[in-house]
Amino acid sequence: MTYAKTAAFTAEQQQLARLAKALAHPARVAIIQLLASKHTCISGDIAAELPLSRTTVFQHLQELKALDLIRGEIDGLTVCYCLNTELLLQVQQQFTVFFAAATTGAACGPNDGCAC
Amino acid sequence: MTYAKTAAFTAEQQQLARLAKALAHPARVAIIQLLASKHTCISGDIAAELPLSRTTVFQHLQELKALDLIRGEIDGLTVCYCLNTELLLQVQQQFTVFFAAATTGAACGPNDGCAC
DNA sequence: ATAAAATGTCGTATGTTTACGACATAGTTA
DNA sequence: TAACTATGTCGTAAACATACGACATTTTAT
Repeated sequence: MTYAKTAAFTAEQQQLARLAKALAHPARVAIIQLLASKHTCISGDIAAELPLSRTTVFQHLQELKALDLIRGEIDGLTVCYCLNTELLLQVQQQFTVFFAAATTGAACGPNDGCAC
Repeated sequence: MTYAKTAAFTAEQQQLARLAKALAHPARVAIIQLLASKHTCISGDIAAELPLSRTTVFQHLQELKALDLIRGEIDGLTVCYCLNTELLLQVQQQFTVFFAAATTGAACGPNDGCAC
């Protein structure tokens, strides 16, 4: 029982953490950028453009896929991985809301009896 | 050598991943929200409001502090943890840029020879 | 049918994160 | 000074993430 006491946090906190985790590795950031830069993508090509083995890239792709951030449609012998743009917009919205709340109202000043 | 082949990615990808990682645990999201909701905060109080031990909360605080997202000023016997609002605004900006790039230009259509 | 190519799965080694109790340190007050 | 309180540090166990080679599967072409 020494891990993931996530149950005690709010659903929003858990979801934001989950989404942030998806972006918490440079390879996954790179994959999303790569998919955004092209209109169509193949798994093999992705591995070719990253400094990682095909297996590892596949693993990262699966993680993004598990959150539905990307989708892979089988097209004969190859697979077309695409961004889920609608979901990405929703995720962007969630981050926006979080940062908006985090950056307003904070700034503890000298009249708070606080040193910073 | 079986970890963190980060060196091969761009500085932007690495930094975004690093920042995303900071938000990749509900406890850290909760800490930031808590600090934003109050104007002044004490480490002990934070642990009291989270379903985690004081040690574990302290560990999460250290992680946020390592990225300078929060700051802790010693004030006598207690410590005042505060958000680094300026940095948070910069981080927000980085996420905004990333999502803007990710959500535009993608959407591989039927004329791309792609099934999705 | 068979070979080649593309993608997916498994096993596994190693590094990292999370969580917490126990102890150490420092500042406050009686 | 001595007890008390608030933080910080250490060690450690267990879960999770990362990376990759080797093998399996599936699809296309010959």
